[in-house]
Amino acid sequence: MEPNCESPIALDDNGRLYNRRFREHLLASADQPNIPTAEALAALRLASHNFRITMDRWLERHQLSEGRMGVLWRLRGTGPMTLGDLASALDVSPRNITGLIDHLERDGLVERSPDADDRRVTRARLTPVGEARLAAVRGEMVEARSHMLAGFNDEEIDLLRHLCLKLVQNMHMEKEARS
Amino acid sequence: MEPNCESPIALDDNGRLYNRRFREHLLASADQPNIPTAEALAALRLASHNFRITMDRWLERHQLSEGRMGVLWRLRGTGPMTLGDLASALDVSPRNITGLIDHLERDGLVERSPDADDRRVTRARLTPVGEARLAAVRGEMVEARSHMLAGFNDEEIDLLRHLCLKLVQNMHMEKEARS
DNA sequence: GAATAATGTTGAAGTCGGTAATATTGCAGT
DNA sequence: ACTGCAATATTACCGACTTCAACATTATTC
Repeated sequence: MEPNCESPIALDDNGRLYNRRFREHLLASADQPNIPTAEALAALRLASHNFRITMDRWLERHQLSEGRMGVLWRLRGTGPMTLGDLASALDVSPRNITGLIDHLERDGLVERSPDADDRRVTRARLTPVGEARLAAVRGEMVEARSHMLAGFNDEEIDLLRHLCLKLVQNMHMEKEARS
Repeated sequence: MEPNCESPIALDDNGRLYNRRFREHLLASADQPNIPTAEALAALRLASHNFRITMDRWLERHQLSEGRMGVLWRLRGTGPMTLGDLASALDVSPRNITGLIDHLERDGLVERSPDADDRRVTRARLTPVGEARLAAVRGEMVEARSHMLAGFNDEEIDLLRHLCLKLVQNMHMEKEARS
């Protein structure tokens, strides 16, 4: 629960941040040519982990979670959807969509309604309460975003987006190659 | 379970990747000056989510999980530790450390041993089996890393590390400010 | 010596992820 | 029309992680 105080992050000769202890650890080890990739992915792991923690803590103050927020965002962007489409859009199993919609419906943020054409499917749509909750969250998010990207210049913000999306593309390719 | 095919990632005028649908959505909305930060954090969110999925799928093929892997890494880097120190280093509650060490000890990867000086504390250390498991994982990790960073040049790899660590610093500051 | 704090463990509960089985419904072939 | 198959959503069950509250044991402090 205590802050992670043992991460010696410092600037290297190129004006870029690095983890001093991790780099020393790698230099003392075997495969030298892979050091930059090891450092980059360790940093990505750390950032991803911390990002998830802060997002979760931030969302739970609105009685939300990452999965439920994903559902709300998707419903807001796309409009009412069938549960199956939601599952494939969010890349989770149908079982989990049932649970997430159960929870959201219990909280009054989402409504289920049967489909007129195909009586197997059930559609989910935002309720006015859900839209209001989403609007409140989006209002606070502007401030949270600026805090998280404090000290980033325009170039760095664009590069962060670019590199993240490049990673996403690679991970998609790997997933398809493995299937 | 299906691949997330509705993410229209393309190159913009600056040769950087962006999500076309998301940008159009933002352009049609209100606060124009915050578009770059919104895009960057949406990309980070996506990358973080996919990274976690990929890591989990990869680790479970070694009968590991993110939390257990964190314990093993930490024990390997720092040597035998008390459970309390492990909890604060990994930023989880003592209850979770008990569970993680229970699981790892059941699998024979970690051993508990009482502390000689303070009989309240118990230390955890890697067993030879645990070190072997870790070595096997590290061997495969070299290949997985190169796949995930395929197409990244040296500059991009360094920038990815830099930006991730900068994000980590910001999130640490925000956490301390909130406490 | 007694009160207090620290350390680790336990149990209960909740969230989120997966698989497998099932009922219902649509669809295609005969 | 009937049969067989696929799709959809739900249920039940399990596993991992998290928190909270309570507890026993041990140090520390007054």
